[in-house]
Amino acid sequence: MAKELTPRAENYSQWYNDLVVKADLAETSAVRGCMVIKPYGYAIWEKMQRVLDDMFKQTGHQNAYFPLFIPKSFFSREADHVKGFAKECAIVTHYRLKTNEAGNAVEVDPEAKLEEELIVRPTSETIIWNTYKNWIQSYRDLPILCNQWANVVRWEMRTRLFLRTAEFLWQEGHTAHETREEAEKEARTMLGVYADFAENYMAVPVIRGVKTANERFAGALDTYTIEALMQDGKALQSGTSHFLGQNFAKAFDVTFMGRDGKEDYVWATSWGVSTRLMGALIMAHSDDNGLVLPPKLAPIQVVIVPVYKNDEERKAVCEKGSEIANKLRSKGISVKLDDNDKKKPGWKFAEYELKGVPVRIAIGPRDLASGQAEVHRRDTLEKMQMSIDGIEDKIGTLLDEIQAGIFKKALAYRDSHITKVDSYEEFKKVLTEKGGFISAHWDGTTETEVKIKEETKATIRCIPIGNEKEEGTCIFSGRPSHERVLFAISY
RNA sequence: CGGGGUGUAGCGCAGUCCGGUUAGCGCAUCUGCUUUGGGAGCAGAGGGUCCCAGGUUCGAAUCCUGGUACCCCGACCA
Repeated sequence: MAKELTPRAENYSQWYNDLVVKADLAETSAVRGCMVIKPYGYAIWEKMQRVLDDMFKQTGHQNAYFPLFIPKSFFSREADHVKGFAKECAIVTHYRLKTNEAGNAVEVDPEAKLEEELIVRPTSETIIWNTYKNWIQSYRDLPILCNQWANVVRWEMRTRLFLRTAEFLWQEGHTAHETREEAEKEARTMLGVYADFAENYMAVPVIRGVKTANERFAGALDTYTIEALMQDGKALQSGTSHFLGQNFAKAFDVTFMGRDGKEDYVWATSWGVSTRLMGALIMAHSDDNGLVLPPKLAPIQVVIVPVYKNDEERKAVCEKGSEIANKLRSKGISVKLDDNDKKKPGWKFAEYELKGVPVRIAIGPRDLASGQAEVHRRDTLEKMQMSIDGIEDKIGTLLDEIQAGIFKKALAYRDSHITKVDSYEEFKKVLTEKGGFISAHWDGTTETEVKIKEETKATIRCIPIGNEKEEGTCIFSGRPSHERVLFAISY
């Protein structure tokens, strides 16, 4: 595996790719731009799903499912929405194949052309709002708070495992509200849920903010975002929550009879996180030895590696290992006892480090004699002796410490990579030499934003929520500005 | 769609410039013995339409023409 995980290393993307493949998370598939998520990677995604789903339920949401195909005509109802997605859609035009005349291949049956093409959903606003129209008549039908777990397709030019694939898994929440205030509150609440999840489960610190008009979701009035920083100094948009105003209600004619007896359009939000979070998880914490997983999301939290010289020792050590495993399981810790005789301990040590297992317990004849075990933590690579008696409580505490530790480490890195600059020269210098977020004054125009992007590839990641007001001048145009915004090169 | 690169054993590669016996190396696999507290050692074995098609040649992995697949860097984007 490629060594040297140095921030902003030239080969960082290669390194990332190798890591994803070697840690057995995913691989590219035969289908252009698509990804196979392997069992180990999927186990992590499942854990994420379970936690998020629970959070959604606790905030009053229900799961539902809407069709994969969207009639082309639905898609074009909201003008900005079409513009945003038109360039990356997969389109179904036929519904049947036939064998060719030679009988050695199949071809599309020209007779089976669809009257109206179907778009493979790149996101489901349109089909959902078409459905909501039938669900909503009066204020008594509101709010509707639905989420769906689904796959979507966006025909990207260049793809990258987890970070950008042609098809990806995600959840998308779509809510309908009586008032503007309620919808705006919903959008912010869900941003809070995402931030909570990123920080407290993934151990990835994020900045909550609002997107500029230029970076907004196609069809939204406001897009809220959580932005994370990867170890190579690039930002990753990790989750978004959109206040859609009445745009989709108007496009799909979704009105309701209000408390005041007047008819009005429904207010909407949508919000989503995807398998891209896997990319964030991998890039935020990994080191030269491989993955580092936060205990709360690790499929295996503790691995027990027996060490022995002969069958007799093997039996005794494995028995002890199994006893420890059961103690840990009684505390709700997920444990794997690796008694595979075909691999040597050293091999296993390296293997589980590569896979990011937070805690490893090595147990051999020495430990049986002393009543101790060697405990190794993945995040700091420290080894310690721990008495087997009561080990389940100490490991439980250790897992909490690791969870907190990797967050703290990522936070320290992130905080040391937010740089305030006051000139365009300084801006460019920090961007190329240090990376990370750059806090700078901006005149608020799309024109300036686009020019900066063209010249430096940096984009405005967000205007942080609760941003301090500060008078200054735009680093690019010199015009007055009332607050700083965060720029970065992003994935 | 532009610019670059690579297709040789299950995987990773050398060999290609400058054509020449039987195409080689590492990892993995199999067998045996010794090993087992940081990716074991020794000995032996198996495994190849050298991406495809055509051409040049006494002779092609190597040269020429065309095709094809994948990777990287851009444009597009969660």
